[in-house]
Amino acid sequence: MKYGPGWEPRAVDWSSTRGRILLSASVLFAQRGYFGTSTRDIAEAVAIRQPSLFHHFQAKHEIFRALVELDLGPSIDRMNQRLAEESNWAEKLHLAIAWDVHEFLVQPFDARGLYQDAVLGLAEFEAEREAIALFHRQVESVVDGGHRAGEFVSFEPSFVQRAINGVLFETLREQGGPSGRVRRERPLQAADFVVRSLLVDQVRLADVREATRGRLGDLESSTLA
Amino acid sequence: MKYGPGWEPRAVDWSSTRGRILLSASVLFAQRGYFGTSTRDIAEAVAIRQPSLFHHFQAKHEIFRALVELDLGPSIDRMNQRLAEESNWAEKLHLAIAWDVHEFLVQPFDARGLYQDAVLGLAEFEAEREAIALFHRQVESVVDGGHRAGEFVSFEPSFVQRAINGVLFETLREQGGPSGRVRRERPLQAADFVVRSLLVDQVRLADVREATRGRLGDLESSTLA
DNA sequence: GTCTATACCCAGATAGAC
DNA sequence: GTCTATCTGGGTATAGAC
Repeated sequence: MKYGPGWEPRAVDWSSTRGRILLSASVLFAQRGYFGTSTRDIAEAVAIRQPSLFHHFQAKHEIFRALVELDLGPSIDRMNQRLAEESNWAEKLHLAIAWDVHEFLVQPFDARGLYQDAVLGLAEFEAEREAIALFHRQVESVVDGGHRAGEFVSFEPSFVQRAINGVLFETLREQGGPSGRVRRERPLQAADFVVRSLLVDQVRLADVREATRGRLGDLESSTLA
Repeated sequence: MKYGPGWEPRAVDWSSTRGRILLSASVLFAQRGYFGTSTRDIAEAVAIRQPSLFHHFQAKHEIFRALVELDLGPSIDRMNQRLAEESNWAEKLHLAIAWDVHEFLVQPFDARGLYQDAVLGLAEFEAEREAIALFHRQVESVVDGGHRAGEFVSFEPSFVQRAINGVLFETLREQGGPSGRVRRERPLQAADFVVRSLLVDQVRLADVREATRGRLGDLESSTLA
């Protein structure tokens, strides 16, 4: 099964024609939407002729599918790591949110056009809908775990999962895309906003934030090394 | 200026052809998106021929525009009332969120397809983009007011406005449309989630919620009368 | 792997009869 | 106010040469 434990999309050479198609398409999907972007638009952005696209992807929807995999796969994988590692629930949730926002800010493509109900509702995207549902269940299980452990107040988990989704999406939507001005505080702010609302004892937020800051800091230094 | 103080869209007779076009279009826009919905689809849903649509609306985008007005106009108007009336900032924000969610749940059309960047980015929707920006400024001013008054913690107001937007959208997106099963708790839950995150003194949340519950309760009884 | 040429379909909108 | 007929443009995708 796709998007199973340990699964990762294969690496992309962003300078290859295939990689440049994915990059350009992601930007256009984010600006004008999937339906608002024609294969001619994508081809023009890559400076090839429109039929040449079909040498690299069997159909327009395969481009979209590849982008969803690249964005969602690692996110699901990270959440599996959060669920498996030893930490309290507030730390798991805080780090998961902050890391997702962080990853979005540093990845080369623009994921803002990928999660539209009207697009994902198409028959050919059933696998992607299921993957999204899986991610939602992961989030819900963290919220539920935190509640059972007495760390979180008793909001309805399915509602909280929605709210987290909303905060995540809007935080991402704000960005001008990967080329835009990066707001380095956003990962922690988004995580703070959600976790502060959930925590029974809000004094804990400062410690939880420091734990996340440490983990994300390690990440940045290892990437630079 | 459109969407100014006291402005309201004119009432719609939902049984007229024009009203039925708006209703059907809203449902289709929500399911398949603006670009994924053809004028033929809308006409079929209303059981008229496609060219007949153009007797009621000059163009496809005028249908969309009318729906945005119907959804956004009253929302902006309510926020002006919140800003003008005497109450503390937490009550203003809590009531505004709860009322918006409530209104969405009871209005006859489906507003979920209306706030898509790819659609609103079209040249013909400049007025709608400005109205949305106005609404965002209203929300931000409440957040900022609450912070200056010492009611809210010091999150960056522009970020909080985004987060609120996200929670609102996702709460609405969850619903199966006006025909779907209504979740009566959602208005208070959405408002609670946001205000709990912002409040310096979270003990106040219970009182704030009761104030909102009273105001929304009055609303329902007056509608039924 | 990229090209030209083109098939085929469906979109939004208009003309003009009834 | 609704209809039939039709215009015009643009969409995805394929065939086959280079």
